[in-house]
Amino acid sequence: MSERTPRICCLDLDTFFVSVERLLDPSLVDRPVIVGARPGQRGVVLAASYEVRPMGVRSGISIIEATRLAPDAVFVPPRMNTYGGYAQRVRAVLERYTPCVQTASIDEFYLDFHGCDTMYRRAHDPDDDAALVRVLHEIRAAIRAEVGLPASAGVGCTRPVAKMASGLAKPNQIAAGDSDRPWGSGVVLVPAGAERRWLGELPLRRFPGIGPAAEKRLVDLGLATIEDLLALPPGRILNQVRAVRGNVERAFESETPDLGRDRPAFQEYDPLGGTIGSISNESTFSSDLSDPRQVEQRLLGLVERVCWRARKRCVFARTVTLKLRYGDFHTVERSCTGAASAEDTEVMRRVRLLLRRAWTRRASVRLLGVGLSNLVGPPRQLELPYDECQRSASIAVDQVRERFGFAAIRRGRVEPRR
DNA sequence: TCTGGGGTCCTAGGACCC
DNA sequence: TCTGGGGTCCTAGGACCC
Repeated sequence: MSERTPRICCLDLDTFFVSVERLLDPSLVDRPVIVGARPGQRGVVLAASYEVRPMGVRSGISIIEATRLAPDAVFVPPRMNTYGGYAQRVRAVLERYTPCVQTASIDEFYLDFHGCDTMYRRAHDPDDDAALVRVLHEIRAAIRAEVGLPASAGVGCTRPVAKMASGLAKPNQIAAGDSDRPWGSGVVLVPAGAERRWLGELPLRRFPGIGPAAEKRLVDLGLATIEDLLALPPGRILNQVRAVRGNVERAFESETPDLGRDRPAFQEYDPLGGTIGSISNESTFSSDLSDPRQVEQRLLGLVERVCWRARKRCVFARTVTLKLRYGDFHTVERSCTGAASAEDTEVMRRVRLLLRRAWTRRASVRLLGVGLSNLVGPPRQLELPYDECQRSASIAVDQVRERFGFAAIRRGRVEPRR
């Protein structure tokens, strides 16, 4: 008998940025709210309240489009430095219910309830699945009461199923399938073995990992739903769909969820904040740049920022990447690998070399980005690739920023043109 | 005035070594 | 001189996620 039991939970916060803005400014409650760039600026919608969704406003569309679709909405600029604190408070609530909590993004957490059945079982619960659903409603209520935020939860045997279920648990779900399914109720648990029946009718795009490109390939083959993909006769399974079909099969039918793709992430989770793979900053300009001195100046600002972030986390980058997007959206990246560094002058030196390889077209620049990857711990004293003067200067700068913030002290700029 | 910013993961090809 | 294969590292680009 297999141990296939729905005990993986995906909990996410409903319209997270909008909900936090409403906590900070209660006059926004019940009004149509769009968090993102200001109208007229270059930028996109980061979060849209349920009031504007029926008008076609979704995260990702341009602000220009959003203003056209919902001219009466309140446009709120994002406060990115504020949201993280709320997510941490939510996490603290979750950790009271299971030690196995993974932060997947700023508004999304995975919880593992394997082994918790006896703890949560109550006399009046019909079965252990029902007990878990009850506990998740308690968790939502606790988050609402203590942090002030609405949340939804999905449960399944695997992470992709849990994620799809949490989407179906959200408010305003269009009723689909049997009426006895708990769509929109705040918590959806997909029973073991019911995956295909409950989720098969969903459009392909709802499966995590199927994005615009994969969707197009599948639609071109005449497929529309997840069931269509699973029902493909063996002879029709082409190479281009084999991988994604395998992902769906594993998510729906995996007999060994404990050894599946979803488990290692929990085990690897580091309570001290996890490992970081890369640090990057990029910026789209209000108008495209063509003056090389301006480009250099912007790059210096980005280098300062990423290096500061790296030093704060005590990591040093072996690989530096420059990203450049032209006005026509053509984008190139150039990278180089060498001795580990997080020193502004050294990283900027490499970025200048990369710029020569990247900026080859005689065209203006829409976006610049600087990334650090291949991160390692502090270099040994003998291996220091930069001179002591630069290093002590950085330490002094970082101390000032520790007290007064990043913008309190900046590097001298390329002399502005008269 | 269509198309942000922060990430992760995968692939494919070339260099280089054994 | 030719023929291989495996492994690792690096680079560039693409897909995807929120």
